[in-house]
Amino acid sequence: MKLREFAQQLGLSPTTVSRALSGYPEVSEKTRKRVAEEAARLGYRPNINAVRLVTGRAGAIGVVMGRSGEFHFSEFMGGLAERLGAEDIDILVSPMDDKDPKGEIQLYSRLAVSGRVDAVIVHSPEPNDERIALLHKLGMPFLVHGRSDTDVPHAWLDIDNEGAIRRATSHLIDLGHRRIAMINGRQGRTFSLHRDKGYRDALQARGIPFDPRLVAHGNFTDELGFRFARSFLEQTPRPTAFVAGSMMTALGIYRAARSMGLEIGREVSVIAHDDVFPYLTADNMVPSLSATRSSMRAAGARSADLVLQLLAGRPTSEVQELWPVELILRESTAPPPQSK
Amino acid sequence: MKLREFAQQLGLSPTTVSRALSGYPEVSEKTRKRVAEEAARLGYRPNINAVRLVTGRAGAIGVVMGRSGEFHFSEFMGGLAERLGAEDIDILVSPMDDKDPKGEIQLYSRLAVSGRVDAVIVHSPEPNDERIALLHKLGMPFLVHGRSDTDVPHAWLDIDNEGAIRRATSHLIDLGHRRIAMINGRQGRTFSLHRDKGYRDALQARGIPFDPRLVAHGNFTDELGFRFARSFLEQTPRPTAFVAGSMMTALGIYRAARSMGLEIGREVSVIAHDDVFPYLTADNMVPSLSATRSSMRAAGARSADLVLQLLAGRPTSEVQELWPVELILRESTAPPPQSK
DNA sequence: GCAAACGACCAAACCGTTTTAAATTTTGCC
DNA sequence: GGCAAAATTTAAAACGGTTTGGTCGTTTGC
Repeated sequence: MKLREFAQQLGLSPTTVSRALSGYPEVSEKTRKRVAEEAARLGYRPNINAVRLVTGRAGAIGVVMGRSGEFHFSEFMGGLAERLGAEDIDILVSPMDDKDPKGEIQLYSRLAVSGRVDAVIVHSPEPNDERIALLHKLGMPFLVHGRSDTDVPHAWLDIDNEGAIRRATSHLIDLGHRRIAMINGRQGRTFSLHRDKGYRDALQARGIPFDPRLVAHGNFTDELGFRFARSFLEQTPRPTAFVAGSMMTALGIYRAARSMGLEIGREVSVIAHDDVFPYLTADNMVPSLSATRSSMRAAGARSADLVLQLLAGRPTSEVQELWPVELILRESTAPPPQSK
Repeated sequence: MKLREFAQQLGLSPTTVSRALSGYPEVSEKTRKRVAEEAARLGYRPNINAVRLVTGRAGAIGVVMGRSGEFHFSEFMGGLAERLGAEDIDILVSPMDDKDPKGEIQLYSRLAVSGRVDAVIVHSPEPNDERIALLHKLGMPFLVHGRSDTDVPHAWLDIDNEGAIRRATSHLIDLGHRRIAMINGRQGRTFSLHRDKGYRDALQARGIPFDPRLVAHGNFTDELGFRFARSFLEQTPRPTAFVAGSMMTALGIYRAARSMGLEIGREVSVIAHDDVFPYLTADNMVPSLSATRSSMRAAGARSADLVLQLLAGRPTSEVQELWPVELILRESTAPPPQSK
């Protein structure tokens, strides 16, 4: 049913009906109520594409999905969707070819120009991120999940990676560990740099020299966790503790330790960062995994809020949120063997 | 830039330009080329919302995302996006509240009526699925990822769950196992039923009685894998082998066995279904995990193809694809201890 | 040599809303 | 009761494309 027919049935003009439904003030309360009731009864809904054309709003926000193993992606999306569903705003997912860095910029560019979305969410930024510069230049509203060091102003939501890893590392030091290995995320990403800094600062604060041979970077996969942990554990003296970037990495470390006959929580301590997944929980691992924890789903939901605020006109400089991270100690951390 | 201005600059009518860009035949090859070149040079792109309004096509397909731990979701989406990105078709994600079954139908209904999408993908159907009936009734094109037993005609892409589990179970029987436990997916889903059937048929074919105490259903989480495996292993006589529905379930089973001092691949055999994730690979588990394997990402990509075919007018009854499943034997399966 | 068919292009109608500007009705006040 | 101001309602103009139904030469068929 079109607006025209619907209005005719009500004996009103399309204008009034449109206004009544959109909540404009210049329509009497009585008519508004009647219009709303009849709309529900007759099932009238404005054609979304006509609305989009005339208002210039897309009613959607864009998310770019990387190709390589993004298991936290669906949690973030879940949170986003949860909050956005109530607002009648769509989520539009675009794929990104990780292999072609040029393609990424083009993709964002297309997304911004095409008018399909009102705003974009940028993930895993780098300190000087090209995407951020581009979106700013194009005037497309965007929220960064993470942060960037660039001069370009940007709204962001990030967790305190530096503080989380500093505390995790400090805790291991407190327990008596001196050789602490770190398996971090992809090199170059801001969050990896922040974690590196937290790690180094914790060491430095206690006068423990930084050993580059104990640090590795890469995607969050069980395989890399295993390989890196394995190669670290083959060093002499071997590390007595690990700080790991993700749950998958932790799985790999557990395997590596086990494969070398080392008992986690006694001969090797592990702390990982847990984004909180319904399907893989730190508490259930054996031994249960000490972790810095921050819900990816909650971040997604909050990101939706922030994007909405951005679109409502709140200035970019005000939309910046840093979340503290919990440190939850479980069985995988203990004093190193020699100091027991 | 609008079509009008752009056409004027070229000295052509909007009609001709529109046709040239859309590839209609009634425009000379020479002009078409000129139009294409100038469009690229001047950066003209038709306003997508105007196109949507006038054509009535949304240029998007919808995917409904469940709330509970869908770690395969992002892989499927990745495949989908990969293929759809080239077609300039958007993917629209809607959240679903798992707790409210009524809400789900409403959601699909809204999606279909709202005109935001040209087609929908339905996941994890049930034998008599309400969503399928609804979409059929509303005349909204849709593809089911999985299958349904309903009379309602529907296009689908599914993997041969029954065959996969039959072969997995048969293989365990061949190795000498007699008490084989099965940790399946959520009760009521078609794929769970198919897997149950494969399991039972394999047992029956070899005259092994079916024992309901060896079968469990639930979400694919490590926690349920652990709990079920644990309770099965506490039975006497205990099962000597497991068939598991997912990688996460397998992780739980590994943990359970280990926690009881049982060695996987010697005292307990395990075969799981692997949807192929970049971040967690069966080959890298210790011991490496025997698995029935089928790529979720490939299924996503193919689903995109099929939806496109559906939209191009290919009849529903022709769009039905059943994929065979590989069985890959690794270290986690071996003859049971007593028969060694 | 002439009508019919064809190729290349165009003017105008239309898609279904929102919004501007103007018209109409109500209300408030003396 | 009359008049200006306020409160409602409306007609018509966008929004930016696609598509229908021509027009105007040029070929083609016989």
